[in-house]
Amino acid sequence: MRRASIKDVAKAAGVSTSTVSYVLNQKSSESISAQTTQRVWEAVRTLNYVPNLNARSLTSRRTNLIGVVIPQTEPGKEFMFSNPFYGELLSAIEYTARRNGYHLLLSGPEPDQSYVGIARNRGVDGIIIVGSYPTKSLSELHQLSVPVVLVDTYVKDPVFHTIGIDDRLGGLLATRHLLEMGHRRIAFVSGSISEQGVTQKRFLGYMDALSEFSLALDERHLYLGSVSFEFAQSVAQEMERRGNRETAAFATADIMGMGLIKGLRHMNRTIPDDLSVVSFDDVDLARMSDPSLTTIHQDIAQKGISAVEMILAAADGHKEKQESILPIQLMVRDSVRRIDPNQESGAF
Amino acid sequence: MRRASIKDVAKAAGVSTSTVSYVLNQKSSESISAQTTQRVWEAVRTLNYVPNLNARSLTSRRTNLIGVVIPQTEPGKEFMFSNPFYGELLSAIEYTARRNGYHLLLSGPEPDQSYVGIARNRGVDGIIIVGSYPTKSLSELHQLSVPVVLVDTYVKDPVFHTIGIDDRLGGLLATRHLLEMGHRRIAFVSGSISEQGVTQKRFLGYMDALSEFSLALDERHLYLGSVSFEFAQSVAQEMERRGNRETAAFATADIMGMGLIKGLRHMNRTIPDDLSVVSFDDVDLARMSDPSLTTIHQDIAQKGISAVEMILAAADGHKEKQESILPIQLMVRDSVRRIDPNQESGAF
DNA sequence: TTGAAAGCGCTAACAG
DNA sequence: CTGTTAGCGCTTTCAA
Repeated sequence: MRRASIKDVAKAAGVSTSTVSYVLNQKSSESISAQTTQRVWEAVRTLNYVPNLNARSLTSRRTNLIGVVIPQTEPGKEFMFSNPFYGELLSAIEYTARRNGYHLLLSGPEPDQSYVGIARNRGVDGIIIVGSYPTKSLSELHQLSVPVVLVDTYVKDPVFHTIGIDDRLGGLLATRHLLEMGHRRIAFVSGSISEQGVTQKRFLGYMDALSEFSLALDERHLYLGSVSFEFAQSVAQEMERRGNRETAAFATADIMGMGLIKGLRHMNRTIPDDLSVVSFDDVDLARMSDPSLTTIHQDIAQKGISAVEMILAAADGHKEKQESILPIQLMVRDSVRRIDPNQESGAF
Repeated sequence: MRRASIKDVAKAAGVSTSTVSYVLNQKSSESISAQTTQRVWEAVRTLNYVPNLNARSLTSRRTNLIGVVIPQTEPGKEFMFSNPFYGELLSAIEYTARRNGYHLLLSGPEPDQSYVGIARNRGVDGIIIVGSYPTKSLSELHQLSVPVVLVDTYVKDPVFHTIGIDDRLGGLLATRHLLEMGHRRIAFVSGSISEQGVTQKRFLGYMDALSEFSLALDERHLYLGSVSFEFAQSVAQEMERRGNRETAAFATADIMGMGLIKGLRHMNRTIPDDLSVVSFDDVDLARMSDPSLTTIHQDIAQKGISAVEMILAAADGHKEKQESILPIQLMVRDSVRRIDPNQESGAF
């Protein structure tokens, strides 16, 4: 038995399809008699009718679909996210979208980094892009005449809406905290520093803090790789190999902080006694970790909520570029200890 | 400037729309001259044409859309998943779907637990449902004539495809390991035991293991709440309160194992010295945890891959019910220690 | 207050 | 080998 269509409803109610359409969409411009309305709803009920949104979008030119692009955490990895940050963010996006009558079309980036095809194929009403991508693939998005919200990237663009945090400030807060706690040799552990990504800003913040304490950047303290637990774990050995005797580390993601701690533990180091660690994000994990992580807290859920709201606003005709910088704060937990700045000892 | 439609392409190429359609869909039944084909592709390129999948689905009756329903981890929680298990699973689903030309329509369950509306609205080609839901809302899915894959649930149904693991065996392996390591008073820490959920099976496995060692179930060792880090953390105190002097615990999810460990640490207990812990899932976190978790490994990515493959097979006309039970194994890591079964001491 | 009719972008007989 | 035509399910002028 085929799905009931609007025609079936019209027939059952003894009216025309347009009348059914009016009733369904509560068009105030057309006024339908209470009686007719009644009969239509009855038919809808008995036929168990559900409108076909694809057909609707053909005429109405809106799909009530929001495209979401989540990055692969690591270039080589097949799957999108091992970083729970994305799960938390996605949850918030999904929930907010659904509450507003939108559905989510989820996608990882195509191998060629182009999402434009999918978006055009499906005629999404808006796109939320998480993370940073090659400028080229972003510029393709201009072809689409749909609102685009960029989450956590620093591309300069006159039309894309953006939402993020002050990553540089975050880097500053994190590093300053370590400095205030007496640390002077501070490792910077992160994924690679890309032009428009958040890492670069966090790195600038790291340097800002050093400046505040009249310290020069020492490149030997930089440990750059990928944003993954595994890489961070390996950094522990690298720290020993280099012999820089760091007493603290700023890891630019909680999972990296955790990886680092795990790596150190394997070498029989204790946290925070042998090395203090500050990380970034404050995913649920940060609290779960042991010791719980001192980290830069950002409101991940709010990021998702705002992203959706920006799409909605734009869809409602709000044409100006929207920008939002969410607040962050240092969460002091258990992974940092105070030391005497003059002491010469370090874990390595 | 409006998006180019098939008509524009036809005009530009000097052919009819059907010819364009044939070329686009590589219909082997219709043979188009090389020359025409050439001209069509040229027009497609210059006009930057992308077919409208919504319109296509109107006639072709397939949307190349797979609906995915991910549960809210906790009833009260607004957002879907704090358990990274879902992130890992979703990643695999998304990747596999995309490789096969399908896109994902993501949704949490509606407040009324009904997903049927969305699925019908959008005309998805298949649905993947993760976790267990009220039988009632599942039975509504029968109305849809699309393949449904149920992941991790034990509802008996003649048409829904299922994929899962032998949770009972998992419970057995976990608990047996603890018994073999000399433990006798073993806490069972889990979310509530629901009829068709995985927890119940894991619980049965727990009892199976006790039987193997001729031990009776002692209900005082049961700690039931929600599948969350927080609840598990609180169990630590509850264990002390009850004073059962357990020497080990079987937690039915890694995040619970981690929560429990964290809770115990807060009470200055050491893992595994004061309490041995075995958990379940082997999410990335399990390795990241410290001590790393001895846990029941399941291939989360494969679960997602298989789920999508089942949909594809069904869409290709494979009508029989498909069932898949993926292998599991005990991963021995660092959260369990061997004790003398006769010793009377315990953490509490 | 309602209906007829055209059309959204695409596919698929069928005819030539 | 290619075009005509009808129609998928819905919305929306326009006319009655």
